[in-house]
Formats: sequence, structure tokens, C-alpha cells
Amino acid sequence: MTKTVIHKPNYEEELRRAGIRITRPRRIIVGILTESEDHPDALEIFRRAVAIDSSISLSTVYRTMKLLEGIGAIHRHAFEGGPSRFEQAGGEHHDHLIDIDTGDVIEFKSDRIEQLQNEIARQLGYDIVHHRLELYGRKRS
Amino acid sequence: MTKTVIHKPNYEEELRRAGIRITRPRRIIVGILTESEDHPDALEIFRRAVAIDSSISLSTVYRTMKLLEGIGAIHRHAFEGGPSRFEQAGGEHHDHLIDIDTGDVIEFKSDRIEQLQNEIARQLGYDIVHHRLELYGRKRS
DNA sequence: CTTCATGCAAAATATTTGCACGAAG
DNA sequence: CTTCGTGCAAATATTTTGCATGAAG
Repeated sequence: MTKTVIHKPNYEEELRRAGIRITRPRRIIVGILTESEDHPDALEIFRRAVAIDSSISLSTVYRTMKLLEGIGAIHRHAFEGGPSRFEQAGGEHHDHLIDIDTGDVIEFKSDRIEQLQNEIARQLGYDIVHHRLELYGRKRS
Repeated sequence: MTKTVIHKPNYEEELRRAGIRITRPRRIIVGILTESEDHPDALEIFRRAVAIDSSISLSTVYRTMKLLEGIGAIHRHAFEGGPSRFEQAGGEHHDHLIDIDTGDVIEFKSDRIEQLQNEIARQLGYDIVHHRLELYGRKRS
């Protein structure tokens, strides 16, 4: 098991490659995602964006999230209860441990688990397209 | 890895033990959950309930789901995109493989994975309160 | 009887969409 | 220029809640 390292993708490059226009709101939003080391939801991204350009709308945040998710540039997480939270893709795949008291998210990765998942899917006659592993825990005192 | 076996809990007994009144809507709703071998959402449970007693309201379904979840009698799943889906608890713990083409849910269980999860959490300084493992896959052809 | 559950309608939350206008290429 | 993206407001989807009434124990 290893903790993952943050890396900064070049979203503008990715967008251009996908033939998507680079506009001011999009530039600001991807900038925010690039700088974020947490897992903000749409509203939080909107707040950070508005601090830079107050004319940005929440709709555009949602639209941009969908767009980026579509080209695989970000991942959408639906942790229990709350709204979707987003995270830049492009780093190594990892799973999440969510602190149920603080909401903090810790990333981790286990090749053993991934391997077991594949075995299980195969035994059931499936190929895994993607998966979701979330541990909800409390800090040991 | 093993597939889990369905078993029928006595919800009325559980409710009584928890000091919760057994009303007509509740009896109908838990009856539906007992018979269900799928993972219906609130609206689907509502539809099945209305077929038995047309006076039942969707609010009551939601309230009952929350109640049953509170006493640990059912589990709430938030599979990607859709609304919460429910399943009777009381059987053995298991995880889910979701067929991305049909929405079918297959239950499975892996002690090895559970064990690895615990190790990981411990290494990160946490105790797992619960977890969620979902494999999204496509039938191998 | 007293407490609690219900149905209904309205509210709250999260997200999507139609439309007219403005900006990107 | 032409296409596409934007903000805004309204719509949608899911879930929760206030309130007056009725049922459970």
C-alpha cells in the first residue's frame, strides 16, 4: 500500500487535444482544479471561481465538470450523503479513506486489492470497467 | 470469494425490539423489502407499496427507509448517478458488482479484500467504521 | 388518552436545461 | 462569420419537513 503523489496535469492541453474551446470560465475552473489538493464539490469550486471572476455561474461549473469528466480529465466521487466531489485525474489510480468525523479524504492504493477485484470479476463472468472503494473510518486514538 | 445467500429477516420483530410502532404502511414496506431480491430505490418501493395499499405516500417510504437504516435493518447504497437503493441487512456482509449495461447487481464477498482494507486503515491510523466496494463491469462475451 | 405516524403540500438540495446573447476560432 | 459557450432563470430529480389529522398502544 502506498500513498499517492500529487501531480499537475496540463488541462488546457487536454482540452485543446479534445477539440474543446478554451474560454475564460474554463481556464479559471481548470486552474482551480489544478491547484486543488482536496476534493471540492461543485459549489466549492464555484465559490473559488467567483473569487477570481465574479461573473462565473454555477451552471458553467457543472457543465465544465461534466465536460472534463467526459474526456477523463477529472473523476467524480459520490461519497455518502453529500454532493459529487471532484478530483483531477491523470495521477495514478487510487482509492479513498474518508474520515467520518472531519470529512477529510486520504488517498491510498493497493495493488493486492485491485488484483483480487479482477479475479472476482472474472469468476463472475465480468470485466471491470471501473470500481469504487471507499473506507469510512475514524482516527484511532 | 463466495456469492451470498439470501435470508429473510423478521423485520417486525426487529422493529418491536427497537420500540418502534408497527403500522400498516410500515408492515407493507418491510414486507416488500423482505420479498425483494433486488435493490429497489424509494420510488420503486413506493410503487410496489401503492399496489398493495394505494394510500401510502412516498414520504412514508422515505421515512421508513431512514428508520430501518437507523436500526441497521437495511443498507442504503448510492450507486453511481442514481438515487439511493435499499437492501435488507442481516444477511452476511457483501459487496456489489454492478452490470453497467443492465443495472443488475451481483453480490459477492471477499475476506481477503476485507482483511487488506483493515490493514490499510490501520497503517493510516484509522479504524474502519464501514466501507463501500463497488465493481462496475460488463459481461465478458 | 397520549404519543407517534401519516398524507399532503411545500421546502430543501443537487443538478440540468432552454434561451437569447456574446465570445472563440 | 459561424459555431459554441455563457449567464440567467426555470425545470428536474431526489429527499426532507411542517402541519393538521388519525391511528397505535
